[in-house]
Amino acid sequence: MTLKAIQPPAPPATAEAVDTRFLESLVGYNARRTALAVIEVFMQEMAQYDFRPVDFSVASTIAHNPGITSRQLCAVLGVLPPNLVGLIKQLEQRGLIERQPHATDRRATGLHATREGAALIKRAETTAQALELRAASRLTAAERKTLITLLQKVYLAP
Amino acid sequence: MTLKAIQPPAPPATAEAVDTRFLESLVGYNARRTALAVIEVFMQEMAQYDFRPVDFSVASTIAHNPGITSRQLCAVLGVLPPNLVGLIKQLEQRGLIERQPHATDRRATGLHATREGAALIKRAETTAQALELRAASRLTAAERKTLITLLQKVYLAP
DNA sequence: TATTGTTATACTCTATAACTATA
DNA sequence: TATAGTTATAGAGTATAACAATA
Repeated sequence: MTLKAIQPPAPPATAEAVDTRFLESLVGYNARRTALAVIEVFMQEMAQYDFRPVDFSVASTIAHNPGITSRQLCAVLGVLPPNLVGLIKQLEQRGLIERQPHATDRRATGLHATREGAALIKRAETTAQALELRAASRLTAAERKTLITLLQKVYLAP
Repeated sequence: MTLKAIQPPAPPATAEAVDTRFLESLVGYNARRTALAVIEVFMQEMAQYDFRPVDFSVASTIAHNPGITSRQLCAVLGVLPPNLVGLIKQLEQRGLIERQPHATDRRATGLHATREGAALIKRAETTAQALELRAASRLTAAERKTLITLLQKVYLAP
């Protein structure tokens, strides 16, 4: 069977007039576009701390949860264990975090922010919050709150 | 200078009680988590059509914009030209789209869905819409509309 | 000179298998 | 037997450089 195109004399889509209404009706498409847009700004700002998004989320979570294990970090951040090893190693080499023997489980290691790490993470978090307001500058504070609530309704477990 | 951890006798964070409140206050973090959650379901459902998310968005956009060029697709979907080549090639080999000489620019190629392609894409779109309602099942119709509006406010250019 | 489509290639991110030491 | 952490490696996704044909 030959596969003929439907519209031989098709209306040429000009660069400005591409119809993307269908994709824009999907939550997933819009969430992805938003994430990419926000994360792009985030990456630029976090570069001053030598943090990529994943480094920041790991470091921040350690700072807020002293003694957390690698396994817990993996579970909560959705990172696979082999991919976390290098991240932890780098943060440790930079002197931002420290490993300490786990209290009850000698297989595990408790992760802690150093004094210097905690200070840097605190500054990065302040930058992230300022940046957040800029990235979502087209939203009112109430809209921003609504947006986050709705997003969490979608991805948080039933 | 030695870098000492802040809390030697730190409260051990248990798996269930990891504090992620800071990350959850950021739009980017929540948008990313949502996108990943929705796209995971999307991938599973689209596998029956042999579509990954990017294949679906390319095919659907071609179907809705007969005669669109590769360059236009790249611009609107955020795909780099070298990475689009293989996608187009596969869709063409599957008989879902067809290349036709561009009306006015002999460098360019107009992309068109074939009759078979249009039918498959139509079915995939119907599946996507059904899936959409399931993925965002914790949202009312009004909330879903609000969510999409707010997301677009964030990522659409000023 | 600039743009479309293309090839080749590098880099990053993510995923899988398997090992060790402890539980 | 199962789990925490690790190594090595494979695969997918994304990025840059450079080219021929055409504008």
